[in-house]
Amino acid sequence: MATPMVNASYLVSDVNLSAMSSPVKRRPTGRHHGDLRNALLRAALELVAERGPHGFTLAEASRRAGVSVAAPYKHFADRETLLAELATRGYREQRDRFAAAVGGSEDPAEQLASFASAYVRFAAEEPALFDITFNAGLDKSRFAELASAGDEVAGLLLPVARRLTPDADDAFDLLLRVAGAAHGLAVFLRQGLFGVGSGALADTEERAARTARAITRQQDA
Amino acid sequence: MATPMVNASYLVSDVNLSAMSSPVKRRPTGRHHGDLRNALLRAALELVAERGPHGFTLAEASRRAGVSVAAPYKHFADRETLLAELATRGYREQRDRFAAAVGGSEDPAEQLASFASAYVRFAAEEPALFDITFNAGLDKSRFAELASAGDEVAGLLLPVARRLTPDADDAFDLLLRVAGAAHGLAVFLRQGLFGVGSGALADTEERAARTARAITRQQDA
DNA sequence: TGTACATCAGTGAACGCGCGTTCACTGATGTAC
DNA sequence: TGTACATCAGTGAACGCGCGTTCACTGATGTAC
Repeated sequence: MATPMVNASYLVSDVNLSAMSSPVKRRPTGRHHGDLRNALLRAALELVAERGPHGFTLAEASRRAGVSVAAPYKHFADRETLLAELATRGYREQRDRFAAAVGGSEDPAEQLASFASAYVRFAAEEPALFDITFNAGLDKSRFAELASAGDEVAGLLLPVARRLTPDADDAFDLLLRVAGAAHGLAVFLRQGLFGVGSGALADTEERAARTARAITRQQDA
Repeated sequence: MATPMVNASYLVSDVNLSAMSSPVKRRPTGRHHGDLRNALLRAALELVAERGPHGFTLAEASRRAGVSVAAPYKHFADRETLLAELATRGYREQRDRFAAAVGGSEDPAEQLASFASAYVRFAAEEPALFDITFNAGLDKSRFAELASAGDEVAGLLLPVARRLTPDADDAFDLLLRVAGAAHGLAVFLRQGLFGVGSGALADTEERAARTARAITRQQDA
């Protein structure tokens, strides 16, 4: 099995997250390691990609980052907190991708089709973030930032659905049906049921978009 | 969270599985426990329902069955073998449910809609079996019976899809799109996104059936 | 019916393992003077 | 520029825990005679 590439722009800079704690001047580079915090996040992402959220351990992430098992506790309160930070970044990545997808059209039906396609692409290109946001079982009441990052994704998409169905409940239902269909197709793609490689990804994006159109068309009728 | 009921007809009798090893007369009841084998399977199912497939441990299942941690090894080669047996039963339960669903109509489009509905119902009523068949990550090459039980499910549904699209690849693709949509809706339902209770289940069954119809209708066009 | 024996389901203790987390520590670095 | 000091990121050892699995064992039961 090929290890997914982790280019991960959301790991290069964490300006948004640390803006409050270091107001103006950049933190000096760490004493020994340089950037252990991000190295741990990267290692965690790798681990989740290989073994799923439950297969992630602080011990193994520390090993991969080349530090002792106690080192992560200088940067994260505990194991869950590190996972929650990745999940938050996952939702933000979704928000950015879905915003771009929705921005490509004026027609709300096509916007939802693009969203469905982007959903599949996100799951395929960032399997670890996908798994963390959906299967990590994090307690959102413990991580306020995580909860609000998730809400932002819904907040971005609901207005699109409401242009097709003004009633808020109906719009939410429509959105969930489109997202649900995309979700299932994404999971099946990742299990290899649609084949492997970039052709399979493109085909499944198209499947998701077509299904989204079929759902919205049915909504009109 | 309410613990799902485990009425579990597939646990009451394992005639099919043990038919070969005990040809005619019933095995005498076990020495100490009576029916530890099934008690362990039931406890495992409970555990998976509460914690997911990765949260299942032989030690905890033993505790719940009231025996020592070594006892399960008289009935199962190892932890994975017990899980694989549950997964096999999960596929057989799916086969039975989907066969019944498909049997209710002559129209292939309606058969697929009924299948989609039954898929959602299965996920809601047997969450543990659903999780084991999809998320346990069992090695099918190690468990031949598991692999063939899974193949039986596909073998039941593919002919239905072929009545809509004779080409085998197209039919497989159509079936996966319907199943994928149902899968996503089922996952969302279980996460509580469609609300809770039997009303939410009935509504989501209807969502899945409608989406299936929308997909097959699009296929015709 | 009675007895000796074979069977084997379940026991209890033990093993090695990897985990999350804590703790006193150390030593490289930034800074105040 | 030089020096003394405070900071704090990372160390290494240790803890208690629960796990999967193994092992010699025991004692209730079924069966052969």
